Amino acid sequence: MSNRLTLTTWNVNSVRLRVELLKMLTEAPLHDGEMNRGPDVLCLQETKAMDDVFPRDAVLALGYSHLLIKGMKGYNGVAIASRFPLTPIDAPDWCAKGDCRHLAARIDTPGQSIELHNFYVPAGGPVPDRTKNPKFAHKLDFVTAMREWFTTARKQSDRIVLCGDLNIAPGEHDVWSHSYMQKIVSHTPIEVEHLQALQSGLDWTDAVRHFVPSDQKLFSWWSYRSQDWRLSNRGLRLDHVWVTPPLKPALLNASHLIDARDWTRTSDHVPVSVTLNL
DNA sequence: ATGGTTGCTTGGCAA
Repeated sequence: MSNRLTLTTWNVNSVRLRVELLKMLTEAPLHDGEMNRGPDVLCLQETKAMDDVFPRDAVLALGYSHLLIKGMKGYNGVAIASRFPLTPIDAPDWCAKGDCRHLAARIDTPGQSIELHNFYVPAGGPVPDRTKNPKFAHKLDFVTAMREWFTTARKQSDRIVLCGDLNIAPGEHDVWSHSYMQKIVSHTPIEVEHLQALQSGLDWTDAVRHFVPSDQKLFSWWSYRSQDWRLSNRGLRLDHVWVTPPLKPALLNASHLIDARDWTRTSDHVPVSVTLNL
């Protein structure tokens, strides 16, 4: 019991606007039928805050005494908040843009140490054609760079968690309509191929699909542009937690906190949590 | 086919 680690990834779409919701997240039951323990590690994306305006004190007050942040003005931005010690790990400047889309750290849990990578993959713009849309090219190149780095700088036998907003919904039931979404950025075949190449590189296990059958619809994002997100249910599973082979036997549970989509002034993404028995 | 909303900022992107 004492060696359980619960990790939550959440694209907050502005950390400064979600401080109260982070508190709600720490108090929410993350997995059905379990006592609430709250996340031990929080990986945030789209913090949209320079480091000097990041609400450090509020996050520390929630019990996360170890905090790594990497922000820029207006866009992007990632953070890792932890109850266990974090040691920053050097990583590439993906696509040489210096754009605050990735943080990596070693987490020293009471059980053992693991390596954590928190990513915010580019959304890719509206047109799924790399010759017409530089943002789409950037997205594909970013995922390719991830695959190349992990397959050269790391091994399948390393104990690694990769999580974040990968902005790709790979499976047929990771989207509300597989046929409609074929030509829509986030579910086009070339994006899915790129993500699958990344996933097969270190033989990553999708920790959520490890527990939820792949023929069951599961989403982590619903657009703000709908009257009733639950009724229309045009969702996508863009947020992921993956683990390398040594951590696969440690997988204990995984859940999406769908209720968070109804919280007052919430993000368009919901928190995704995975518990490991280390 | 288009528009729908939100956030960072106050005009127009980005998602």
